[in-house]
Amino acid sequence: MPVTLKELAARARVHPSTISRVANNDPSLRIAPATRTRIETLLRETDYRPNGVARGLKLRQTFVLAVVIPDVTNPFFAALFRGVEDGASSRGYNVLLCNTDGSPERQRSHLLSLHARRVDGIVLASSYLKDPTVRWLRHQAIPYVLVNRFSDEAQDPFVGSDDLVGGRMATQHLIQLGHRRVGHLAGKATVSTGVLRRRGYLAALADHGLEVDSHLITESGYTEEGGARAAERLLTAPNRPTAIFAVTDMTAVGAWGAARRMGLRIPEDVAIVGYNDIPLASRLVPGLTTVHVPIHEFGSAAARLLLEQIETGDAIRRRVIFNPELIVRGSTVAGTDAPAGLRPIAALATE
Amino acid sequence: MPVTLKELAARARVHPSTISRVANNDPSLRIAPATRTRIETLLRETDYRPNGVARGLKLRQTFVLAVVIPDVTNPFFAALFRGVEDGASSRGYNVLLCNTDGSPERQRSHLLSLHARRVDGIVLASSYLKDPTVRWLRHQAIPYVLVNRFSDEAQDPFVGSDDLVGGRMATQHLIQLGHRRVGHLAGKATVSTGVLRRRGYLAALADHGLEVDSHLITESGYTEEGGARAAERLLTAPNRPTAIFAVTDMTAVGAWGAARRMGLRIPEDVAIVGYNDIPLASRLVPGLTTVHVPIHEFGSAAARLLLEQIETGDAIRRRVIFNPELIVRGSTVAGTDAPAGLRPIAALATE
DNA sequence: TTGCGTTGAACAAACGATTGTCCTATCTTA
DNA sequence: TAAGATAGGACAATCGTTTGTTCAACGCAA
Repeated sequence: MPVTLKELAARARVHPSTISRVANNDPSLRIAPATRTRIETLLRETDYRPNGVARGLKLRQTFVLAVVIPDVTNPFFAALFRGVEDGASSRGYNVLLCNTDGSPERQRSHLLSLHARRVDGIVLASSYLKDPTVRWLRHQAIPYVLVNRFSDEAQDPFVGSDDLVGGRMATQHLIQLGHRRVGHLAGKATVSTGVLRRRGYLAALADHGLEVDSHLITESGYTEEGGARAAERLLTAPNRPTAIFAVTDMTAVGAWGAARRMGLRIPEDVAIVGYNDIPLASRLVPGLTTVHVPIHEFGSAAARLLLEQIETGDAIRRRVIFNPELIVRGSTVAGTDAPAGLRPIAALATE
Repeated sequence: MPVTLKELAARARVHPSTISRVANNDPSLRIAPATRTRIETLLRETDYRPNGVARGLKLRQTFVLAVVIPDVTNPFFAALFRGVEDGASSRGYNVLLCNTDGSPERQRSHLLSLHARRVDGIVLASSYLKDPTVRWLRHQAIPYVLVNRFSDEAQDPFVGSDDLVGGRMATQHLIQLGHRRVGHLAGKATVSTGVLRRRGYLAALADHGLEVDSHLITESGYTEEGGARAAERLLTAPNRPTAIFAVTDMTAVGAWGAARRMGLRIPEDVAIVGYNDIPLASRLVPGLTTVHVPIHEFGSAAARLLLEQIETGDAIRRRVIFNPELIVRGSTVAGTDAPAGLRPIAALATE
């Protein structure tokens, strides 16, 4: 068992509170230099560290944050988590990671658990539109930030990108390349990113006077497999699209695989655009054209927003919106991939 | 502020301990049925949940585990984490995630912090050989499990695979394909996986009466970039290898990229074998031949070992060793990749 | 009516730390 | 020398639960 204040007090023949004050360098403490050094050496010898649980109870602060995401196995969320941890660990916080696998039920039970644990703040990246769990969260006295997806327009502290602009940008790129039949692998109608990116897609069509063909839009969900199936539906249809805008990179990767399996050349037979710019996007051959968003910054910005709320003690409704940016690669324009010698290498991947 | 026992006690006109006993369904409690239902409805109405921090202090158990890894952005560790969480969350545990970026200093400070927080157990997947932090850990009264890498032979609870056998298997495969000059991108001499896989490589050479050429072995570390640089060194040398065994898949991916940039065909000009079988390995074209280990099971087995120690209350020195398995793909044998229509699709990747 | 067994809860002591307040020597100053 | 100031810590309450022990009131039998 680790040493406690009481034990140290007994050994130093002083009151526990004195030890605590020395350990915490309490400026209000007046103490004889001799006593101080005696206590300090004792602290050092025993390698004393205050019990974080007791400390958390007394201070009403646990120095623990939590990140709730669908699945850390998805590179997008892994990078997001790193952003949060990098922003928080230097300030003495540890971070819990909760995977929901997209289940509202699991999300709910995780949040209840985190609340009971009195974590100091929650980063929620798995929320749905009009999410009841988010509503519940608003009434709890616990700082939180929604990331990437929001639940109700402009209600909650939020970090993300402008998905409408991004979706428009991606679609416009395809249209400007001459494509007239542009398909869309749509996200769910219950998720903000799905709705907005689809709206961006429609806006781009309208911008260029193209008619909406509902057969060109199909829901793919957010999984690679969903993307593959949806792409197969689109590409085997009578009047198939010559280009596809997928709601996320993972979905695009699914489409990418489906196209290859069907013997279609990318980008000659079908062009593909994704969203998020995960590392995998640049590793495919041809590279995946995609809408870049600063994933790591999503996380660190969320951490900042959380810490600000924790430190000031009141809820901040600020929204941080990053501008999405189109990255053109070989999946839409042949020969665009960086020349061999200069091909960027994803950095820092240990073991 | 969430409701406390004391407040509920005031409202129900009973003692806090009575509320606690009702909430916890204490069998030793004798109580009038009327009082019980009165309290139960109160609990339901207020949605009472005991303060986890106070509970942790009293029970000396926090129901928090921690996973310490180099970098969750690496698919290997992301999958490992999922294994741990899947094994632990159903039992009421939450899991902290700590990234060390391979820095012993960060690892040490994370462990000190986790110890102060009184987490119930630690999964450590970033340890070094003769790691001082692991030595420290042995003297603390906190359950821990080393995963994938060990620190000192057979000293600690451990989950991993037989890296010597795996390394031998990978190298033997190349030799049996007819390669006589087989290079090795070696891990660090300070990490067990690095040492053992290299030893496996040497053993396979010896098995087949091949001489060791020290120019064919070069340290790559565990990053993709390290793998690329190391592969370039090997492949530009006068008497270059016709095959390469890389210590991990990420390293192999680096080599894979380097070979492509140099205009070498895989596997005709250079064959490549990796280790771990991360999802990316099967997504490359050609697919990466690799040594499969059950990453997710590493995590869930580690969680089981931890929970067992926590529940029984004493340290278990058990070691769980999985058998590695060779997965042959196109990076060593042309045409081995699954036929188009049957190509497996990595499942479940949300957003 | 006295005594005893039950019932139904109340009491109180932890778990370790933090922090505002109080107390007792020792010193200073008039 | 008496009074006030100051230095150096001790005291004690508190954070919210859990749990072994105690206790009052009631019912029942002798």
